[in-house]
Amino acid sequence: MRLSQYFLPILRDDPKEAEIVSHRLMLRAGMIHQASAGIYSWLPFGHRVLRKIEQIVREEQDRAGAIELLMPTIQPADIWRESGRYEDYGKEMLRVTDRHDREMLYGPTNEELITQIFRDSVKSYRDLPRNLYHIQWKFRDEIRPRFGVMRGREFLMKDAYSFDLTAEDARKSYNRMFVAYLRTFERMGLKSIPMFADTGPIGGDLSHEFIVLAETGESQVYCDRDLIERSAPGEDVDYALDLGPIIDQWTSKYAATEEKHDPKRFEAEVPESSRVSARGIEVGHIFFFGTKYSEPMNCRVQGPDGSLVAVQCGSYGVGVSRLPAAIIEASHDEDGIIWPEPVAPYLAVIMNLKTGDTDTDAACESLYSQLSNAGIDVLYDDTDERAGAKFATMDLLGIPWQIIVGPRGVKQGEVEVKQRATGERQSMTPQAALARILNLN
RNA sequence: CGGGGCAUAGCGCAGCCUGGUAGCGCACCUGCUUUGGGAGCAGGGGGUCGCAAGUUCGAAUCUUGCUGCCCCGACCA
Repeated sequence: MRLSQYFLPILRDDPKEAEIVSHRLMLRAGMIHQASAGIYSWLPFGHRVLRKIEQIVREEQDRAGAIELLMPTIQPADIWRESGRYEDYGKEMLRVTDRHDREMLYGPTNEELITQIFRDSVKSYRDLPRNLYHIQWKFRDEIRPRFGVMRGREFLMKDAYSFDLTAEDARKSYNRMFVAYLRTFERMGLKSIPMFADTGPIGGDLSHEFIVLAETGESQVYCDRDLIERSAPGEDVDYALDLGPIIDQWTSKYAATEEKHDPKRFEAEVPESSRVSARGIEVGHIFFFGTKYSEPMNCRVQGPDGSLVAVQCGSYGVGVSRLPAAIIEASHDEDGIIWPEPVAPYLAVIMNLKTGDTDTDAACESLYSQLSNAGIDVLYDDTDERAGAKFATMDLLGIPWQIIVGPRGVKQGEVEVKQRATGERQSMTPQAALARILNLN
């Protein structure tokens, strides 16, 4: 993409409404635009990040055996009456009526809808287990939306729903999502820690929140330092095997959010030097809730013995539209964003320090076409801004690799490659710069 | 929903107290000079002063009502 043809409304000053760093940087970098309180448009630069995150989530869900579908944003009220949640959900649920005065709602979550789909389609235990997920916009009319996309009213969420014959099997489904989440967040360059969590209004008796530590996090969390150093299971993890031992590794050490925190246990189980008390951002939440919806909604299958049994269910959420903000909170400096490569909107940017200079233009064009042809997401800053302004802008945008091309270097057959994260710069030939970027993958 | 605050050009703000028909910086457009860490000079475009009613010869400014947004709290991916 040529910057001169792109749509990237950068703000030089901090908008006054943005309190936390991710919100500020997302607005300044032209990633989002507010439509209303807690409701945002995703501008091209932000949209690319959202798509990359979505894709990582999708790949890891698929790897863990979940199957993608897509449910609507607008749901009929009657299935929520079946589950008993229509009244329970309160004002957080956005209720609407259609032209025939039928009661509808903008879905805050999809347990009812997926349960309806499942019960209408599956009658035999032989079709279990299944895990169905979608990535869809949700709406919760939060009392107070804040922090930009971190606590929006409309938000993009991946939610998966597992269906099993028995609670023991459901535990296995739960474990698969547990491992998938560890991998998902690690792939985005985040350190996430599963914490024993409150099940909240969704209910159930087994639940973990996946927390990313960040100073501006909304939750107070407590954990053993050991957990922070851990890395997720590799790509070769076999979801067909018993994942119990992996789960045990992660759950044997103390980790709890404020609601579930037990100071006495914390002090008893964790040596003082390993006690971490910090702020965290909830990026994922997994639940097992058994027959909470299958029972009232009559979602039953025939078991091997011919009897009808309510299916055992769990649900598994990832806050997709919150993740760009969480990543920025965890990865930025005073100059701007520092994107981890896997989620970066562009892997590299070519900075033409003197457009109009024949040799510089030619060097840039050559690099640009070679990188583009190689399938690299590359931005070409071909604007006629001054060098200083370009440096500041690119540091703000946080693209991992900057290829700096100026007339002085070009005369000596050199360009400069700067890594945004470290600030390290190296002069090299354009061919070497090209190789450097191509060899990243 | 309780408490606090804000609303004037794309962004950040002044003007309001003491009413006289709107201004600054950045951004944007034109020209010249500049050109490796947010350039300089000159010229220029852009605003129903959130909305509505009221007071007044006259309202961004005073009064009342409404709306939107932000911050603190309870709620949440």
